Amino acid sequence: MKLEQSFYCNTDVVDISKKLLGKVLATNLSNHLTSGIIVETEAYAGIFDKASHAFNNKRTKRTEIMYKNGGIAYVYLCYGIHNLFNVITNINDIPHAVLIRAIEPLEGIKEMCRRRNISNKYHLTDGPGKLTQALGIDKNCNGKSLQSDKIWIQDTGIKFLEKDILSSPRIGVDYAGKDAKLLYRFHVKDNKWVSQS
DNA sequence: TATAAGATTTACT
DNA sequence: GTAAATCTTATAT
Repeated sequence: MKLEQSFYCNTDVVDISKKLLGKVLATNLSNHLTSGIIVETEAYAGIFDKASHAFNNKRTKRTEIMYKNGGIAYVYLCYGIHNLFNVITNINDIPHAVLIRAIEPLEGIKEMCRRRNISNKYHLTDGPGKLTQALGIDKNCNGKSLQSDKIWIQDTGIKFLEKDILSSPRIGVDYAGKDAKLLYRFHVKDNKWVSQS
């Protein structure tokens, strides 16, 4: 069951970030189906969030994607090496996004290891740059609809208990001043696939 | 046109 | 624990 368009148009990006835990992110690229359970997310709350690319209503060629209607992928290159995958939420002109930071491998593990160039699945997808590499996500996916048959998110009925969902400050956004202290990171307690950093 | 910095990962000391 | 890798984007001259 793919998540419906209406799921992404929720106006509360923090709420969506929590609800995405336990959902399954899947890609079908270059004839290989790969997927994993989302276990770590971060919310980026638009123009009032200094850590967001869209802070202060900034519109550039890169951030234009974030202003579109919810339910599409926002992929961008970080540190010149890593593709980071975001889900755009909310309606037109409101640039909310959820960064997927970690997943637990589910299908296509062999292919994911090959893409990551490692032989065992240890640390296969426990970080935002790692999971995009494992799933084959690159900037070709930027702007793609999550209703497409190349990349999507589905509900397989997995539910984490409220008490097993922890919130904490976001990672790697120290430059954002007081906004760096917001509890906008959500992850599953005691799950070994949550990022280490 | 040029320069600086980054929502990270990996290898090395 | 520290540092290098590496390139796009944004902002400046």
